[in-house]
Amino acid sequence: MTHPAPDNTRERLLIQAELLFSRKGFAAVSVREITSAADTNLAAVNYHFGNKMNLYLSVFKERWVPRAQEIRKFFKNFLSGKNHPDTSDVVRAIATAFLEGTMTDDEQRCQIGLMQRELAHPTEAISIVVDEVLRPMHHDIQKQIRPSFSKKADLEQLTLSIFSIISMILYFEFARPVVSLVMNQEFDSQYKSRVIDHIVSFTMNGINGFKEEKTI
Amino acid sequence: MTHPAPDNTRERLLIQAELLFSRKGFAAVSVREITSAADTNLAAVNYHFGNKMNLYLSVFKERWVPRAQEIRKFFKNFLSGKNHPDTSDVVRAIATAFLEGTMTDDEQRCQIGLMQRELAHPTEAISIVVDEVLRPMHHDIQKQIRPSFSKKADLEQLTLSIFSIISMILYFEFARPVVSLVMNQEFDSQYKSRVIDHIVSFTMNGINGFKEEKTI
DNA sequence: GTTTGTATTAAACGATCGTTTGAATGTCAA
DNA sequence: TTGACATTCAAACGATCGTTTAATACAAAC
Repeated sequence: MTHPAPDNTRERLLIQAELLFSRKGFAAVSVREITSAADTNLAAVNYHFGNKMNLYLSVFKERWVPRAQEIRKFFKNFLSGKNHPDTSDVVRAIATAFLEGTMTDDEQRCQIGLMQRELAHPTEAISIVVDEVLRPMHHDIQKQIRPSFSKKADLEQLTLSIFSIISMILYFEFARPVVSLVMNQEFDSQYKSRVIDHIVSFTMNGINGFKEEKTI
Repeated sequence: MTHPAPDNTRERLLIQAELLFSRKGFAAVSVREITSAADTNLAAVNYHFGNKMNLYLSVFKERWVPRAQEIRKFFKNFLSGKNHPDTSDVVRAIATAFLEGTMTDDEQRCQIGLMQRELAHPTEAISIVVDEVLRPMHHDIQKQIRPSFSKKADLEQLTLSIFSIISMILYFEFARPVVSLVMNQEFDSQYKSRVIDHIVSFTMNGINGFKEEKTI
């Protein structure tokens, strides 16, 4: 067989690299740190991925995107039960998919951390983030939420509203240590579900407010 | 005179360091990069600030905090005209102070970029950010906006609402390149004021929604 | 003019960075 | 057993990192 068997080392490298990159960012993580965490040799990164940046991109291609697709799937399944989901259903679906989906807490932090860092300081991976996830999800959400909006002129308002929802989700996850610090409350699962409730209520009111403004 | 004259090199270092740190983060910027941008010698950082981290902290102490205080001042002045500002006034004051205050566009990006990076990856500077700005501003906002809330039980909801406002402001500024990319629209001043309008409307509806929920 | 102290400079320090090398493994097919 | 190939490993590469040093330039004080 010319093709290699499913490679254990390669997988361990991806896992540890993802974790470290999401916590510290690309520049702050060394190859030695990754290979040490993956319990393998220094040269393993260059053997399996060519170089450090390619490892970073592979993390997005082989781990980040698949999980993002699970988030999308969760979002769709969440709404599949209802044939006419209202705005609050959609928003709750988004928030829950991101913050309480099928992922563990560490996986969520990892996923959102990597996304946030790419939004803040784009590398080549930004095209993956935007093309494979942001645009499609934006389209999904738009499609689901649009009935709550009346006029065509509201399209920009709709887009901005979606960004607002995303921003809250990312912020509560990303700035978690500081949010806990300011609110003097630890970020446990119970608190997380309260955050989700808040985002849903806050957003729903916001969007319904727009609707009332236009129709009344 | 024993005290040195107002030091030009020191000031140039602070300015360039602030700019580079806000764009790339602490780890991704080298001392040589800073001293080169400040048009001075490599050893200048260690002479004037001791080491790289101390330069980073000095950026927060000597440039970030003073500008944050100007933002706070702007926020207060914005509301000083009205003796009974309503919710939308307060929210507009926050958004305007952050996004259209007395600072230039570059200064805003700088200021918010540094803050975002500290929220995401706290260093020693996080105590400065929280103690000198986040807590006091949070208190200011709470004081101004509280009349819109009725029961004591809503205090957490109020706090979460403030976080939501901050999150939107930070997101639209921080993820500016991606927002432009997804919305296919450049982030000019006209667009920025539309974003402010959106945040104000969105937030006001959200908070008023809470009020209606509780009182009706 | 000499002294004193600050500021700047070129050069080098050891450490760590990403990457490369070549030999030593292990694993199958022939 | 042999050969071919994939994988791992220790070691080293040149480059760059933050930091230090010693020499120099410069100004004001005496």
